[in-house]
Amino acid sequence: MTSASPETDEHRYDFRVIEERWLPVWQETQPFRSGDAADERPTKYVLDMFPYPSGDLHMGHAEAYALGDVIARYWIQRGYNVLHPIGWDSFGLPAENAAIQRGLDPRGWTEDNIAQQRTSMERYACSFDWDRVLATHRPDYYRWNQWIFTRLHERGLAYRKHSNVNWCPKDLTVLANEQVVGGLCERCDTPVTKKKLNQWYFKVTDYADRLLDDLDTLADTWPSKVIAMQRNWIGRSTGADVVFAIEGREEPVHVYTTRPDTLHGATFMVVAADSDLAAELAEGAEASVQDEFSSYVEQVKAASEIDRLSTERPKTGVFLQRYAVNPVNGERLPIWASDYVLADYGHGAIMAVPAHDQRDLDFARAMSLPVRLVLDVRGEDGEPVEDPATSGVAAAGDGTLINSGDLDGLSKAEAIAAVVERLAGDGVGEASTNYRLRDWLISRQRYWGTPIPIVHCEACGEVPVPDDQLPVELPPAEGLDLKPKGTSPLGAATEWVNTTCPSCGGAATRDTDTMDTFVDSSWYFLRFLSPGKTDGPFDLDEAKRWAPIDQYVGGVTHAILHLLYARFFTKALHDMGMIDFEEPFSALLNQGMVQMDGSAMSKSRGNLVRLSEQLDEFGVDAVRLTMSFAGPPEDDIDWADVSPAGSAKFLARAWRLARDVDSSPGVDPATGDAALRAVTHRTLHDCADLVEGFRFNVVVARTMELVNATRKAIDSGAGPADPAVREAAEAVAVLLSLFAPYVAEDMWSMLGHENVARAGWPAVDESLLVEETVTCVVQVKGKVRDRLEVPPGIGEDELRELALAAPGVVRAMDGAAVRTVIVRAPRLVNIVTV
RNA sequence: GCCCUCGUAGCCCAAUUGGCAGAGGCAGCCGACUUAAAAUCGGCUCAGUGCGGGUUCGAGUCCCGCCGAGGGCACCA
Repeated sequence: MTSASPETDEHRYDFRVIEERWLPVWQETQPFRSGDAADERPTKYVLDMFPYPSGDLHMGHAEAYALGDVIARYWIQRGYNVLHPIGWDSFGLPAENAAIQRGLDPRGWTEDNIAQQRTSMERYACSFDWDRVLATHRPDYYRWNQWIFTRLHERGLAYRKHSNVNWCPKDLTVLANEQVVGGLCERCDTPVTKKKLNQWYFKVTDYADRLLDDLDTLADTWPSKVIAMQRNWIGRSTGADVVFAIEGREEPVHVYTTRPDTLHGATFMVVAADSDLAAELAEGAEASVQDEFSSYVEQVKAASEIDRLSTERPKTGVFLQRYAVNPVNGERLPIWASDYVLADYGHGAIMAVPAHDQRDLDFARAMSLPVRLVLDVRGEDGEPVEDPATSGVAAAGDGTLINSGDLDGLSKAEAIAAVVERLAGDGVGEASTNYRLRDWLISRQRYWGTPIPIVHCEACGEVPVPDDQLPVELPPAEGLDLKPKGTSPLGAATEWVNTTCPSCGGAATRDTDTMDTFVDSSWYFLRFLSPGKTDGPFDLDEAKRWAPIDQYVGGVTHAILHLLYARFFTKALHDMGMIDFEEPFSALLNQGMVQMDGSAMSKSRGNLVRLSEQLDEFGVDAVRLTMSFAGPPEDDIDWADVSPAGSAKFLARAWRLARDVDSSPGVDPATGDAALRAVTHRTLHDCADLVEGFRFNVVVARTMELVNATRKAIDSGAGPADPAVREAAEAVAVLLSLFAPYVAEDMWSMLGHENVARAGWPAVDESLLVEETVTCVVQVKGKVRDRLEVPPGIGEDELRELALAAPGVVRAMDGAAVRTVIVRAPRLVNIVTV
């Protein structure tokens, strides 16, 4: 049946009209300012990961911000004082590349993009507090990067060292370990090589234990996947340091092993080919060996990271004609150099136990070195495993010690404890912990980043720029050649580079590297608390009031890099006494990605969906609703599988409810249609829990049900003047305010109110949630044979009697004897017959 | 190779966490309204939960083994 209202232009849903009606109002009233210090409502800090200002928004932004906004708007409706800021992560390579390729000024290019993106964001109508906008490329922001760098430097947490670093031969800049993905540059997919350079690091490894252990406190509120990835990345292992004397060398060599129980099975030692230790040991060898060694090292350095990572790769190495002495049995172990040992893990040297380690076994077999079993390892059949020397498979499992002197017969665990104790007693070893995590390499040889606030002085060395001389501003790009050439473009800014030493006043030069942009994003969430502050990075009282972040929303692509660094900064700032918490993000939601036809969208694939076109065709609300309705937020959305047109249709349907309501605001719904009221209140009640559990797709589905029920009441039930209909329509408007702000506002306005975003979550009347009767399913041997309408409070005994007497049951039992009756009042009875 | 997650109608997804397999949507079909179409409204069809075992009165849900998809890690001693 059709509604009686006329479908004139003014009475038809048109998203363009509605967007034009409300966007200017919101731009004028700025309804999401959150700075009022007198506001006594409880606080919630909801944060979306801030974007790189790419100019326009794309589908990925649209999903992330739609989902984050559901959470922010929900807490506003629940009566919280919600902080929901946005800004720009605006340093980085795209601006620099635009400058190089198109001769544009990175600063102007970036600011233009920000202006354009802001316009798109305002139309997208997220509940952002536009008074708190920040952009990391502006001196009033990066000044505090420099300030924090200086604090870290004072504490020894920022330092410079000469070492082999990951080098991208295309971008001609260094990369952090985290920016090397599968041996390729994360940014341009070029195979990464190594280069020896003097670079700045943050000492993340000092915090390795805390970064690992504190993950436990996030177990309930972070995706377990992210926690697993962080654990894995930190990679803590426990074992022992063992001291090996070296023949002809004063200093012994330490090795780290997780298997001290196999110490008697060590048959050689391997040092990392690219380590200083290898070079020094080689010096003592014959000339021919020295030649062989140096050409080997050349070869290793030339190999790309991707080659090195291949596990198929045969083991290579050079015998250095030197010997180590096994501290437990005095055996002479030949020392080899190889690239399968990493210079920067443990001590850059290992004891090789080929019988029980696959890598060592591969090497031993390649070099014809002895293999000695020291653990009796059994296979699944209970028989000893085949000799690794012939099978080529190391006996990696558990077992009982053999060939190990008086340790024979001990279990692996017992032997580990015994060996560690013995080594410690003899002063030749101790228990030890190691980490996969390395210090964070933060210096970059690029222009568009935060200058490192250090002055190099011949007399005084590295001198931090004093706080009162910060920021060290980037010199103008004009006149500088920004093309990557392996050293920072800032080096060419002669006037900028040449300065005076803050310490002695003599001639000195500025550090010309800039900081990794992950520095910028490691603390921006604190800057949002007081973005205009000029005498510190953030206001300590505001931090007490708002932080840590109650809900962080962003892509799983940042599961390791950004989150780990932000956690490190938070702990460091905590230790400086600036904040009283140690984890920045109390809860984390990772949204999935938006794909098209089964794969990630890209121009080259030709499957790019333009957000602007979707918005023009279906409207902001329909696109946002589609993002929420498509499925669980953490799942990827395939745009080919969803229907923004369907969303638009639903929104029109919801909108017409408000249009058709024919009663005045403020009427008491108590006299209205009871059945509809029950649906309304049940929906509101359930949706609160559903939103808090991030079940947005279900919330939308439940809202659709409420709309359907309300439509039915209007057309063929209580009628448009029934107060329960008004109540239901108002509930729909509030529910939709989380997903579709324009439609919600327009409905709210038609219903005679203002500002739906702050309408408040309607009070749920608990008495309406109680069902008068429930359907009880009666099963016989697990199969449904009858249904009973019973009061919800029915007793077990009564229900059992009713069930046994039900006609369908009697028929199904056919006179069989009852063995057991399972009663789960009031919903189910299961009768088990003999 | 190791670790994690996920397999429910043609499609996207629900299922009170061990209790009627279907809430919502897309697509499809039928009908009402219309001169007709669009829009709107009403209705309908469609799976026994990837496969095989097990536990249980009862399994989409728990356990074991396969198959398939996705993700993470991968010489870290």
